[in-house]
Amino acid sequence: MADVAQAAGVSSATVSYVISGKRPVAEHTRRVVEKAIADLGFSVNTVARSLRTGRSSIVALVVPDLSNPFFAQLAASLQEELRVLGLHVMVCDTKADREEERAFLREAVQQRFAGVVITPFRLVAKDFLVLSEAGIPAVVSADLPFGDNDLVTPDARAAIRAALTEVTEAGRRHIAMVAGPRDATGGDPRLNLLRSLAAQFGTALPGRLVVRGEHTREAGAVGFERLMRIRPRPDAVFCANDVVAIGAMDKAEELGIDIPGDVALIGHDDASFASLVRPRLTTVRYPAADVGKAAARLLIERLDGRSVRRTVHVKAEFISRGTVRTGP
Amino acid sequence: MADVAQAAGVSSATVSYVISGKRPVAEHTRRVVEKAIADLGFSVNTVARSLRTGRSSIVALVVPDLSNPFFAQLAASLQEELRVLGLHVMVCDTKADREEERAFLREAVQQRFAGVVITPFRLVAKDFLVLSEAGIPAVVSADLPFGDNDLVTPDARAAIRAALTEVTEAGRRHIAMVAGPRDATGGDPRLNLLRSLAAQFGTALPGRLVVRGEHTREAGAVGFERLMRIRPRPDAVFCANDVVAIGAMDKAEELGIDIPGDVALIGHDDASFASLVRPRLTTVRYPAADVGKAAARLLIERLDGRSVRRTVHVKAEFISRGTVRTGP
DNA sequence: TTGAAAGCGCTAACAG
DNA sequence: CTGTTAGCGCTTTCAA
Repeated sequence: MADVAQAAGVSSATVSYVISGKRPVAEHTRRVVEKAIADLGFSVNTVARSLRTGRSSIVALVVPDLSNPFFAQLAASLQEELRVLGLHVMVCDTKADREEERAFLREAVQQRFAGVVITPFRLVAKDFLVLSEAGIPAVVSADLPFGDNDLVTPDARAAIRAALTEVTEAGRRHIAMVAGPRDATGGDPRLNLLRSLAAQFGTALPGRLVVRGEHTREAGAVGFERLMRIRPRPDAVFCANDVVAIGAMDKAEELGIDIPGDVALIGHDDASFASLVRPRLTTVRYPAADVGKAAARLLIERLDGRSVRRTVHVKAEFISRGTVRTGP
Repeated sequence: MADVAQAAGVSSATVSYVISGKRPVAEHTRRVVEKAIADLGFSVNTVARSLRTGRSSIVALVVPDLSNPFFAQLAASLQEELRVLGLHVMVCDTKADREEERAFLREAVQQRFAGVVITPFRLVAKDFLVLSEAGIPAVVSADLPFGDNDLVTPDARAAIRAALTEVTEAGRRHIAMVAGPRDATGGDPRLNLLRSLAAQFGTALPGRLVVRGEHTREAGAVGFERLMRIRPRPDAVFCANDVVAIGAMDKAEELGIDIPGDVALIGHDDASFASLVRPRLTTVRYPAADVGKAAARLLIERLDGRSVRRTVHVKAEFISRGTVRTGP
């Protein structure tokens, strides 16, 4: 920058101002400086800028599983939304490990990130203290509020109700669930929601019909198998997400169990492959792109100085395909 | 850091040295400093460190499509490999747009990134000048060498040969390809490789049997449809990657074309969903996790001072499933 | 409309 | 084994 200033015969302050536009610069001066910048191929050192301003232009996105297309799409969407403001996204895959989650939060403060967008998986509220102490805004994407952070959360009641309606109309009575791990953040709110809604349909969802595991294909297979040993055998299985549901389908095929003939299966998220498997997976769609957009908006507002907590609800939608009743 | 120094009654240099371990510190002093660090909840400001050392701890991973599970997995793998060295990965999705690709390279120099790992899609060699001028090491993941960068590249000859063998044995004679766009970096080397290998099988792959488009599901459908209008109709179709192959399968179903009965279909990469579709997609597997590992190794060596160009070949593997002949 | 200069927090000579 | 100190490249206040 000093080089540019010298070449243009101005002070480095002026160069800084033509770049940032934070103070008017005479037309002529500006042109001279811009020419010098081009001639020298100068580009600002953003780390010096960050040191000076105390804030970088990087936002961390912390997710439990980047190989889940839902999160990949969330990442793509968030990146696209923030890009126009000159903000960058650093994607952090924690593999659902609490220590990794905490490590990334620490990292965010060390790097003086502009903000973090996180889908907590095993974190607890006090793990967020490092962030708030450092004054780094966080927006949480989760089913339940989390500390006093901004929140993007699904509005899934209607969708789950629609799912239960279809399941019930298909004559299913023994509903079960392959839920997330017991120590997951919030204790798997999807289970609680399903349970309370099922009650309205006159169906209980007792603990013995809930099986728990990671959000992986393998865990889905294992969980489904355990469910299939219960008598009377469940005839409808809700899954924590689509990855888990795919695992359940693997196992059903292996066991010679017909879906949806013998057992109805309902996923969650509508990850890209949900419509690829056969039969196509009936699922509760939670639009990753919209979640990314909402998170970006919340974060930007926060960066602009808003100080009150906000929540954005993103509507989930029941997508009826072929795993509850024979369909498309 | 000055605070910690004061609290511990030492100089800030000493604090720096206990953190970095770059110079021995007396056992007692170290303990006192560590206590002060813990008490004050201090954590180093890595942006100041980066400014001072001239290099950040962030590596950019630039890919054309993060929603392609192949790249998502590459990202996860790279992140995992670099993490132990305290390096971080910033994922950049360019959506196959050259301007975006260039923008991210510029960004990498502004942010003084430690390095970049990139799968170029429309970039040309001279776009890399910004990086080399800034002295930022790049490792390229591509089918062909690219400038004088380190390279991770598939060794796919044997796999493609195996594919051609199976296709030929299945009695197919009219091979076609849905290739990438004409302006793609390297002009789609996968096409050239297939073409030269097909010749060894006595099969030509004339231009009229090659259709081009983006690496998307939609383009795969469109390309496949165009291919199906050619007479004599192709009876085996190779696709630029699995996403494209899925699009082809969509269209085949729509058109009532049986796969593999009427047309054999071969994908590329073995993205996670290749084994999910029915029939399961026969494909040329290119292991994303290994690519990530190789790229990490190359980058680390480069950071350690190696100055000669290196290439790592990652073996591709033919995975026979159900889209060439009836199979699993 | 522009310039001078302080200082962000750290690292790494250099000196003791 | 430890301390002093210059300076990385930028932004921004204060002064002109």
